[in-house]
Amino acid sequence: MARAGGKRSVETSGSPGSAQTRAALVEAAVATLREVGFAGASAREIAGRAGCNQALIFYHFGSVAKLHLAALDAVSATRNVRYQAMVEESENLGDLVRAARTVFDEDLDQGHVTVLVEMIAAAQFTPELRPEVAARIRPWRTFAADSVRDALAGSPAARLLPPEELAHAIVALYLGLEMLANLEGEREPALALFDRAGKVASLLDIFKRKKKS
Amino acid sequence: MARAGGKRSVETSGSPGSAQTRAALVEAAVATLREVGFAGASAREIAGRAGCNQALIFYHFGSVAKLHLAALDAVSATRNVRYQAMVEESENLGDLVRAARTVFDEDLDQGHVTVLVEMIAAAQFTPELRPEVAARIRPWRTFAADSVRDALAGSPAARLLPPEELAHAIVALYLGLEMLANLEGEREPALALFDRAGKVASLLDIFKRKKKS
DNA sequence: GTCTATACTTGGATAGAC
DNA sequence: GTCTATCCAAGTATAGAC
Repeated sequence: MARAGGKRSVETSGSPGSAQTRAALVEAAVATLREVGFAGASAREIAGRAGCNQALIFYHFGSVAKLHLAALDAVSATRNVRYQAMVEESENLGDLVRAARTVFDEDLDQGHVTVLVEMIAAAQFTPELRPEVAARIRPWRTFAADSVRDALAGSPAARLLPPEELAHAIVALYLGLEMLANLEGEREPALALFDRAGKVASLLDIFKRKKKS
Repeated sequence: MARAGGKRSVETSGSPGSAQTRAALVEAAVATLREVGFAGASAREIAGRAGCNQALIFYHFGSVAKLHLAALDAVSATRNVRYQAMVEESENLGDLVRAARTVFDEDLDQGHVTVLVEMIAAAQFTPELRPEVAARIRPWRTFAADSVRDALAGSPAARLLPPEELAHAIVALYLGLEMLANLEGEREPALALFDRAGKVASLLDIFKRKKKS
């Protein structure tokens, strides 16, 4: 899958260890963004973690910024499968919120969202980064909207809160909660919020069930 | 007020143009953080905007980071009076949400929240900055909690959503909406959300009125 | 208090050997 | 494809003249 064309900036035909070092660099870039943030994710720092030379970043990706974007793609991909699974295994809104709590906890542990937040904050003032990052964040909004639409189908709440609007709020809230949790070093307020939302969601589920029967 | 002691790092007694340049530097730091972000807010860049020399930053503040914090203090102060006024002039929840929409719009125009977001994102990985920024963000949570408690007093919603928890969500949401709005260059989704919240708030106000009569 | 000059460090990026 | 060596730009911070 990573071999299918169109993404590589230099090589065209597959080469020996090329794919390996590319992968190592991307993984190292993710780890670096997560652990020392965007400001600390320099070419030298990333290459050091990848165990290879700094110059290779420019050979393989053309610039550090492009490697940063590749890192963003990588976490987006893994998050995507996780979120997708989360939605599929949830039967009602209450399930979904409880699953989301678990995923949020995981994301915090593994620093996935930190990478997003760092990239978004940095993209704000990096002209060539902004549209790229925006394009990589947008799918989350549509994904959230689809999930919400699905989970809210037949619920009275759907009229009060259109899925698209609610989805936007959810994505923003998720990012904001992550920022605050990392800043304060405590995630309890955020988790309590998920618990609270879970209770409200369960209430909505009951209304929905009553309506159906 | 800015003359009251304890804040200056070098001077102890007041000096000629000192206070002026200090103020100019703080204002320039705010503008720089707003316009080119944390990464671009270097000593040279800020000094250039303040129309004075780079070395003065170290003389007056000791380090660039401390000037950044002073900038954060400055926007916090102005935002505080604005938010306070907003809460005081609102009679019910619906009023409050509508006022918040206006303030959000202003904040976006003038980039106040951008400064917060940049500092929060940067503080994540700057050990000496993190506790300082955290201490400056915390008041917003308590302020929001107080306002929500006040506005929700006597409303049936207060039992479903405790003020402290709701306040945390509001602060996180505010930051997240700001990030997304700046990233995408469009604030409509966020404003639509405020409008939606306004309608729900008005409903709650009606319930509350009914209960009272 | 403010400026000039400068020491020191780090980072992006390229050239060229292997 | 990978490494060494290097250039150049930009940043923090300090010393010392005014």
